Amino acid sequence: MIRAEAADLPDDGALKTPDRLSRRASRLLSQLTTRSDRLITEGLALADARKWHYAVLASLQEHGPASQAELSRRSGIYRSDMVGVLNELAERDLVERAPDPDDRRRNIITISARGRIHLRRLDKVLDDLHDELLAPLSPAERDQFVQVLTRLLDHHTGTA
Amino acid sequence: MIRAEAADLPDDGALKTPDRLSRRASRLLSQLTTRSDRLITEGLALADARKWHYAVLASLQEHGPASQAELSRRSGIYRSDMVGVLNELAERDLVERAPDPDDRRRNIITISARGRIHLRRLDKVLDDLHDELLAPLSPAERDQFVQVLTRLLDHHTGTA
DNA sequence: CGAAAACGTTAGTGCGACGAACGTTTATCG
DNA sequence: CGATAAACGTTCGTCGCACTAACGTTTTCG
Repeated sequence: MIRAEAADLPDDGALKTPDRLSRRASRLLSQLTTRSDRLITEGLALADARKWHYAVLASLQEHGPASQAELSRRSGIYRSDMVGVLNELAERDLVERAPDPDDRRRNIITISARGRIHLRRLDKVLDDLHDELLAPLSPAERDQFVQVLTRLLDHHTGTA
Repeated sequence: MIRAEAADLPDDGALKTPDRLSRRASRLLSQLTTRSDRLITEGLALADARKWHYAVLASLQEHGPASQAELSRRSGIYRSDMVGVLNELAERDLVERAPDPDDRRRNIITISARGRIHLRRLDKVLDDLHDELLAPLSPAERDQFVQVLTRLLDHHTGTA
């Protein structure tokens, strides 16, 4: 698809962002993700939480207790970073970290009662934040958007 | 040894990732952007380029020569980072950096003939990379996806 | 004229994704 | 059985990116 590329004519106007640039999905993705991440991070900070906290707590509630390594696989957080996350969660008594009697290499991480409560709160916070994030989209469009993202992500995680 | 890295990453789809987690648009966005960024970065590296190179070159070609500060505004790159980008581009003779005689604070950045050629190459590379990035989507879906991203991004840049 | 602003530049911060390596414990296999 | 490999939790370090602060120079403006 060859378009006529007008070389260098000084158009006028205010802020000129190149069209080719602003149409690139990769660029749109990273720009939007930057905003999204900031939105989420700041929103969660008001609830004394980070994105990772939610990921771990949600995983624990949905699939039950697990070792750190398994949590790492479930949530996509590197196990080197999982240590710190669990420290923070344990400090707040949101999870319990106990050695596995059947396999003394592992710790068994369990969500606590407080953790469950906290998770519910985070879920609400995230609902609101996503409402803001996806504000311009209708409910149907939001679903579709999520589905497209999922398809794309699946495609790139399955393929090495 | 061989699977040393595979041990760190979720490598199959049979893993239990919490549903609530994988439905969050913010999470999908950041995960997908991570993959996308890596794809683009590695692809461009094969052409001895970085994302920012493309942004600057495209801006120069579309809107003509500009000062570093204006390039910064056009492309969203911070002017502190623009310095290094232009150094790299100038090293490769893709742009020319000359002091502005009318305003001795500024440099006037101009794309060179080699820069134009390089830009065409990068455009092709990026086309291919986006083909891979958006592989699961039909042409119509790709357009729609880009449009949705644009709407979302506009919403979050216009609103302070 | 003097203060404020814009410019290019250097240095540095914070964070997230990721890798290397170590000691410990468990699994595997000849 | 014993040796070797693997998995686990942990610590430390790297790299890239978004972003801020500050400084010297030049231009603009009240």
